[in-house]
Amino acid sequence: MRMGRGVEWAVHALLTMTWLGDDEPVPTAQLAANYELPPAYLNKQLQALVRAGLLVSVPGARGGFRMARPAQEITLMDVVAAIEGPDDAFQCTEIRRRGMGENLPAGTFRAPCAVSAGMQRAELAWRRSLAAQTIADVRAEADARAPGVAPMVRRTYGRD
Amino acid sequence: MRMGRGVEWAVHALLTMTWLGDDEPVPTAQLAANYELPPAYLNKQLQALVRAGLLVSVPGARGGFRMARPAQEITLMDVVAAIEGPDDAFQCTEIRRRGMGENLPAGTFRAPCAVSAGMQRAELAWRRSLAAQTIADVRAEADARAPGVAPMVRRTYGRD
DNA sequence: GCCCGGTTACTCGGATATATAGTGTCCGAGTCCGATGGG
DNA sequence: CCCATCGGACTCGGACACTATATATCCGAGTAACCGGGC
Repeated sequence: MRMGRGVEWAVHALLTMTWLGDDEPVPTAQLAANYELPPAYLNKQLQALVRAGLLVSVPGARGGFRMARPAQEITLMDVVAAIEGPDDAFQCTEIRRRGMGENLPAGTFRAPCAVSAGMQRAELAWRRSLAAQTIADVRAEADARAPGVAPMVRRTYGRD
Repeated sequence: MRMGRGVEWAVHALLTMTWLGDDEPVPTAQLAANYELPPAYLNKQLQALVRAGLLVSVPGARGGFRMARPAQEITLMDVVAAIEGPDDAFQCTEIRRRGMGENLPAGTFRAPCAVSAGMQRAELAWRRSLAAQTIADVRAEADARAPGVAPMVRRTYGRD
């Protein structure tokens, strides 16, 4: 039950774009260099964000990635779903109906498995919490905790 | 972000023990046969439950596994933690402080990373939901959805 | 000075290897049950 | 008939392969910027 690192990278990439403020595209190479990450692999993760409609890719020289919509309209749930895929973590294989033969009347297991239901309730709580937090919220919290990052980022990326 | 199947197997195994009612140990082979699961691998998962203190193993002939405490004192959180381990799904690698040099004043990143905080909030909601559901709850829900399973299980396991 | 075409360098994008964790299997150590022989 | 002893079979337990996923890399296609020449 370990989440891929791509999620962390993706959120930080989105945060950086928010700090930059403008709509000029950011190349993967620059993000990877500043965060000390493997460039090609980071590129792969950002491609996933493009497929999910969170980023727009700009090809050619001075190209890169740009946010597809404002930060307050992108939730952590969107990012996780884009990177990790839409499947639930817990997957019910209906093992409950195996083994005990045909002795129970037909339709006994029509209702969903109680185990699966319990797990899905927990995952729903997780998803709700993720969906309630936007990138803008995360940025606000980060700014409150570590002030003065935004101008530094703009300088690091040569925007001023 | 896929959860191992061992969790599903473990919960169903605990459910079966609850249905059996008595404290006689259940051998892995019987559980595996009835659920059509690989016996040795199921045994491995049950061993994890023993290490976590949820089950007690009884060696020797007529041995097997027995619940270490009543079903209402075992939560889904306990089972997940026993199988999947105690680590958080999202692991912060503190990539925020890399790359932007030593230009920021020391102590800027003393507070925890905002990205990590957001993810942890979501995971906490997940854990709370899992901890709020006991095996007894799951059994009650399963009984309500598919009545008449308990006696059938007792018969299948030769307890009557 | 302005416009146009060719060249160049830079970017994304997907196909291809490697590392790691999950899945599955095997064999040995220990324990209890039952049969067996004696009292 | 009752009890001690021996043998056997069954169980868990951890060490050993195999497979799927995540991680990392490489190279090609495409595009925009830049430079040079012509008008």
